[in-house]
Amino acid sequence: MPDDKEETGGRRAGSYFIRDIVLADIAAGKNGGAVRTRFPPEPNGYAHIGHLKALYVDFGLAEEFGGLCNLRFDDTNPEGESIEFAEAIIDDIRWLGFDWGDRLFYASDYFELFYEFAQDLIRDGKAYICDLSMEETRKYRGTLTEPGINSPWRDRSVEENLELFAKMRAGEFAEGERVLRAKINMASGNINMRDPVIYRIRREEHYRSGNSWCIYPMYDYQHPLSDAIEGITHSCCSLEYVDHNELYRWFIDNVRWQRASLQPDDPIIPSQYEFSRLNITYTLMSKRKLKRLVTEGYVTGWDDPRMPTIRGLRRRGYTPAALRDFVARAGVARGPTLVDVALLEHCIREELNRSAVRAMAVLRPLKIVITNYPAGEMEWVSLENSPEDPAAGERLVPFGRELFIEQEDFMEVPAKGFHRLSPGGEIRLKGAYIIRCDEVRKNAAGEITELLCSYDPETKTGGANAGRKVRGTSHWVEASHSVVATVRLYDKLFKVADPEEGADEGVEVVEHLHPESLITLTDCRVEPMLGEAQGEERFQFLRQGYFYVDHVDYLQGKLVFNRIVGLRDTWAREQNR
RNA sequence: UGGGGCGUAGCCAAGUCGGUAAGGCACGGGACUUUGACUCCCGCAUGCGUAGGUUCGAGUCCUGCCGCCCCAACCA
Repeated sequence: MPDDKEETGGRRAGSYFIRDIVLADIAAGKNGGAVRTRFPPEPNGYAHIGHLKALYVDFGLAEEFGGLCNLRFDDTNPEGESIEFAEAIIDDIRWLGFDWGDRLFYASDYFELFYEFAQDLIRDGKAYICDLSMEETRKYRGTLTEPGINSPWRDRSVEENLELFAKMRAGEFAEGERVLRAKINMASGNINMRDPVIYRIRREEHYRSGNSWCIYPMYDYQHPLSDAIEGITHSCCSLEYVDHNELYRWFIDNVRWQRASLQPDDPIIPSQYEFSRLNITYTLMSKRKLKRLVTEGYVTGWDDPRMPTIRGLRRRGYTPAALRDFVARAGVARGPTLVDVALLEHCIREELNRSAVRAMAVLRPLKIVITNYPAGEMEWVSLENSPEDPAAGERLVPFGRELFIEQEDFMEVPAKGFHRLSPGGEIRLKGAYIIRCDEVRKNAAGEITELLCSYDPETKTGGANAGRKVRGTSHWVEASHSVVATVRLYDKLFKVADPEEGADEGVEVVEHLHPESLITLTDCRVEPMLGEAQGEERFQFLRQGYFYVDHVDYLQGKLVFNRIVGLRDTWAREQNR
């Protein structure tokens, strides 16, 4: 058992109630002390950050306790499922770093078994073919406060049920004409127990089984049995399935699935545990609503760096480690959660502060001329690649007479508390010299075109007067060696913490879109080293934030830096107060 | 007029047999700083939805209220 978790108040960080249950089960020798979990996505869409919590729980428990976690596609409804989605999900989970070995399963591979189990249920008098229409079924089901009443078809003979079920499979009935139902209790307070449908007729091609089936098992029936077949000990899912737990147990207890178990003589008895889903401020989790953003062009695709999809986060520049760290820190519990997106941002900053190479990039260039620097001369100054990691070494950066600094690092009339350049004022250019602004040049429109400055040769970093203090330090890029680059500044996709706010009153999520969630700057000037950047590399642009070389654009021969997240900025925060 | 789940700081979240409220994020203050970053220090619930009760002692036990979420697909 790993012991690398931090001790906090006598408990390990990363501890949560399901983990405690697993711990207790192992101690009690339940299911032979085995830990087997499964991650069961339906291949009808892309994985998003909400799925990460289940991934963390399912794979995390298996990893921690020396167990196994299967990847199983819950593909028992042909509508909307596709191999493309399955492959995308596989790709995303793999990128996140989870490993299911050779245990990639599909519930659709168990169709024949499910069918046989259902025949057993019929023989045992625990399931029947019901001829009620969908509307009639709804009426018979009762309401939240009134019990349901038995279907008139509830007491068909075993023989008739078997025959009808065979005909259903053979395609002799139309969609909706008949269903197979479990015979449980129409008066149960739990509506899931009121003779739930377990097979329906669906004449749609399945992406894996093609047209070999026209009847498909329902989730409530299929899921516990898939778990049983695979010997899953702890079947974890989100809170909306709490009410299904009773049904889950019913199928485990009433279906004769043991013969299909991995260990028929000593079968593992699966149990379901529920935890609350992950919600994040300023983040939309609804698959349906995210789809609208894509199809109506509000974002560029499922991998738009503003999307909460795994591929979106990946293209934004998030790392698997930061994402996993985030879910672990957000915790696993049963209360409704709305985690502050600031926690996610903290996680990626923390990792990248440790690992990212620093670089200088001027996003909105303002030209300056060092009038007392000899024309035609150049020098190369040394800059550390990372103050957090001396082993990352240093690099040489060109310095000369003409440079670019950030427009916002100059104020003609400095605001109170402004630490950077203003007429007559001084700043240090990071790793180089202290300069003073002598003159502001403007065009006919009164716009600042360039600054004439002078430098103090004695103040070079490492030089005689390097210790001289000035109010501020700025990043800069030498003009003639600078590389023109495109930078995408991403911000929150929505301007309200809850994108679904007002949905009940008919407010559309698109009304909450943040108008400046993307600002593209095409005339940035970056230091030479960044011109050689490779796809998927991450850098800290000094004083700006963390940036990722967009791998999609890179493969198309374009160098684009996506801002993953800005640096903390207490100056900006004070300004906004 | 049912069943189920949940209420601990702005946001997550620990709280074992009742023993006197962990931690993280955010926020505020300070130190340091050739990144207004990072790091470090300090602060941040006499209070655990609420009202009672039991007890020497209650977030933990009991009772009554209040609030939020989920369930009436032949979706998962």
